[in-house]
Amino acid sequence: MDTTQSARAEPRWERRKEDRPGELAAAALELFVEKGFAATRLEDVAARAGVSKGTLYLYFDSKEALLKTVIQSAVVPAIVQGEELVNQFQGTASQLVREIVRAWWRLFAGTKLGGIPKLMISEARNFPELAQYYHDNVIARGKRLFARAIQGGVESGEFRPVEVNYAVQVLVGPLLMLAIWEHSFAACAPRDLDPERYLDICANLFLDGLRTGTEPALERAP
Amino acid sequence: MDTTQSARAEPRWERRKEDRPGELAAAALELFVEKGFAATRLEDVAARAGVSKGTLYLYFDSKEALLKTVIQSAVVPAIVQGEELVNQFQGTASQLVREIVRAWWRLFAGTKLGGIPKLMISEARNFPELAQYYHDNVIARGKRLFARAIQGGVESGEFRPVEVNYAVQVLVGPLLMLAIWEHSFAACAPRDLDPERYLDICANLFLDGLRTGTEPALERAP
Amino acid sequence: MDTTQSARAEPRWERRKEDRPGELAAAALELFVEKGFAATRLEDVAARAGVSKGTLYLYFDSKEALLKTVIQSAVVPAIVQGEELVNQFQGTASQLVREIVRAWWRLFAGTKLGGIPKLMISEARNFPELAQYYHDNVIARGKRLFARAIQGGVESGEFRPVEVNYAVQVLVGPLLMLAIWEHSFAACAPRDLDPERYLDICANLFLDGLRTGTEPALERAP
Amino acid sequence: MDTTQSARAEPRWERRKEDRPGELAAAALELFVEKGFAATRLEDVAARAGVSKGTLYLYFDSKEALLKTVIQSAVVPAIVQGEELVNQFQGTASQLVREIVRAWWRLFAGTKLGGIPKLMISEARNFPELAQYYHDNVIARGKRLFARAIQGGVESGEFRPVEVNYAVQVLVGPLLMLAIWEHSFAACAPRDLDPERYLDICANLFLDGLRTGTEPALERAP
DNA sequence: AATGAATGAGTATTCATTCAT
DNA sequence: TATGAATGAATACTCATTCAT
Repeated sequence: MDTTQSARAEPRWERRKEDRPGELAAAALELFVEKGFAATRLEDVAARAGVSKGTLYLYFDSKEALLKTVIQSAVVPAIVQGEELVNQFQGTASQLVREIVRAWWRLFAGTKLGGIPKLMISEARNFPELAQYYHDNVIARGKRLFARAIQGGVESGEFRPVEVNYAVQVLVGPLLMLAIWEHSFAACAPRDLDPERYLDICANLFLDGLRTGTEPALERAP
Repeated sequence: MDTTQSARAEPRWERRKEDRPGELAAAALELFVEKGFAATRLEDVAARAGVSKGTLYLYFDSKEALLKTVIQSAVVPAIVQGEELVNQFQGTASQLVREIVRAWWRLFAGTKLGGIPKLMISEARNFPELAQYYHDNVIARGKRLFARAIQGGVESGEFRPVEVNYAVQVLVGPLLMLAIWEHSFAACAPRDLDPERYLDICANLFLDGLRTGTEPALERAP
Repeated sequence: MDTTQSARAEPRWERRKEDRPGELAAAALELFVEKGFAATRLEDVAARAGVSKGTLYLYFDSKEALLKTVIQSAVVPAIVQGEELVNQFQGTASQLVREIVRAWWRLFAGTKLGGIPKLMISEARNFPELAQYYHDNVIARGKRLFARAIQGGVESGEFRPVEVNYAVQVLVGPLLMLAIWEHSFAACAPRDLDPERYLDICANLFLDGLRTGTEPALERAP
Repeated sequence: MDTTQSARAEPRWERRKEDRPGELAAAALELFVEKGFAATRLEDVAARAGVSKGTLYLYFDSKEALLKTVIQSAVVPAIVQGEELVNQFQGTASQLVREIVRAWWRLFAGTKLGGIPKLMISEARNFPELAQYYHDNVIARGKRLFARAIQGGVESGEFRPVEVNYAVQVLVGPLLMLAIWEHSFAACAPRDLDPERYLDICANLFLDGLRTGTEPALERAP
């Protein structure tokens, strides 16, 4: 009988309702990154997720709650993966630094989460609580990964002694700027750098600067 | 006699045709940096400049025009100063790199213009024309300054051969992140770095990485 | 019991997707006619239609779009009816002229559309496109109806030869002034004319002036 | 000495300051007619009169006072002239009717006052007091002129008996519509009538309809 | 659960009016 | 007198949020 058939007209692999919150969060992230929080209309978020405006409110209490959820749920799994990777790593400090850089791209900046740094930078002062959360759970933990690697290298004699906090920042800056660029000026300026190559060069130059057997450049002349 | 004084009770307003635009632009810049363009209320801009809402429209056609003016008028003078400094510089490539880094802070990032990178990053995709302008007149020109210094060092044998575009980016990334940080997370995270010291370290590590007489680190092992 | 009643306290609003546009357009027409376009507040339009300000924007893009819709949707049906009436008419030219005059009142000027001439006259120069539309689709077509009737009378010998364009204008002028008066000075001046009677007299005097068997009055004496 | 000359550099026929109110009123009239009261900006009025915004307030208390002055000062002189003309007239009733029609054009509708009917129609309901004034001092008096002429013709046997109030309206309607048209649709529709010729035809058709020796057309057939 | 019509507080913008110069 | 900078109330329009369906 075709009764059956018409009842089953919809394909088996239809979007499951359980994914709604995830789909909404994904749409919201995209738009928040692109336009910023204030300039994003919830109607557009809903439309991009293929639902109606009201449906958003079945899953999120408010626009601000949506932002918080988007950030909090997206970001911790990535950092956890990074931490596991470092914990399990066997190898030299240089290798570890390279590994973290690559993982940062593979697991975070090169994925759909890549816009989060731009988003958080833009909105940090408007949502101090969220900024605090992000700082404590992402930034601080992320820096700690790099710091451990560098510290290890210094202790093993692979790197010359450096102030680790500063060094981390010097390494992380170019990485973050890559992620930020992709979600800001990339649209209007033809990219002249290849990301993977750029990441290698970041790591190389940085490691060259740290290598033992070289004397540090003379600091500021009087 | 205070008759005179009370007769001269302070006027309801003053005519300040000359100063108003600058005051308004300064107030707007602060708030745009702090809250972002969309989340900034013109009424707040006016209030911070000590005038009424309507006064804004005597000097700027619209909120968007205000943004454009703020960016365009603030930023070119700084870059021009930077270019002059480089043109007149006498010294080694390393010294020049250090000089540009310091000037970047002194003339730009360390002043009230320091929030502009954050602002432009946040709004680039919402105002592509302005982003293009900023890219062509600030970013590209700024990078060119660094590129000339590095290229000079390579040619004189002071630095080992590098891909200049990439190297510039590696140097500039940590600088920009400093400026961005000041206007985003600095409020919620106790700063653990001293800017001047940080800038020196950036330059040093970078220059150490470029020095001749060292072999570059092995690129990614298989 | 009133439990039921209080449980069913009237809802904060009703969904009336079908009817809203018409109700809003009707309210807008009334107010545009009464106060003119610029002096009409959309909030008042909404209030008169019993909805909130925002609801207007669910159905109309802007105040100007509302005006256009109001005019365009109201006016063409009326003119079409008039055209059908003329096409189907059987009788003398005089009878047809009388019939058109009466229909003009019955279908247009005597209804809620009666304020449109005043409104269009007031706003024609502010909305040239709309004025063009109105001219082409209402004024020109309306005049053509009268022109055909008069031309027919001339050709059949019922009327003496006249310049039809001028004659139409002479007939139409007093009619329009009636409609305009009702929506301008009527409020402040006690009406001393009965509309139906006035229309008859318009037609009679006009037809008397056109009758054959009389010589035209001498044109301007030197 | 050329001191004298340069002191007297300005031409003798320079605009006299005593005319300021008149110049402002003239500019206001033009703009009120063109755009309507609400849509006219006082800044534009001032600009058209060649003065600054503030100067307006030296001569008029408010925008509304400007409107009142414009109407009241412009219109009474014209009607007075019309009344004198009628009082002094020697001739037949038909001649008088023609004379009034021509005078109406010459002294009023064909001058810069020609836009006043449109303006008053548009604003009558927004300014009931002014409308009352206009009605009593212009409309009523103007109609009385025509009424006296027609009444005279009836009494002398030159016209057949008619209801004078209605007849006046029938004559005046086409005239007013001419004036109104010039300030509304004329811009968007190529004029197909010559004003002077049109006025003659108005008078002729009207007088033909009133002539004695003809029987009135049968009123509405059953 | 889902929808989208309806709401109303909020914001950019305009402009009549005031007043320091 | 004359100016035009400054004001602030008014209004078109937007959009997060609610709720009848």
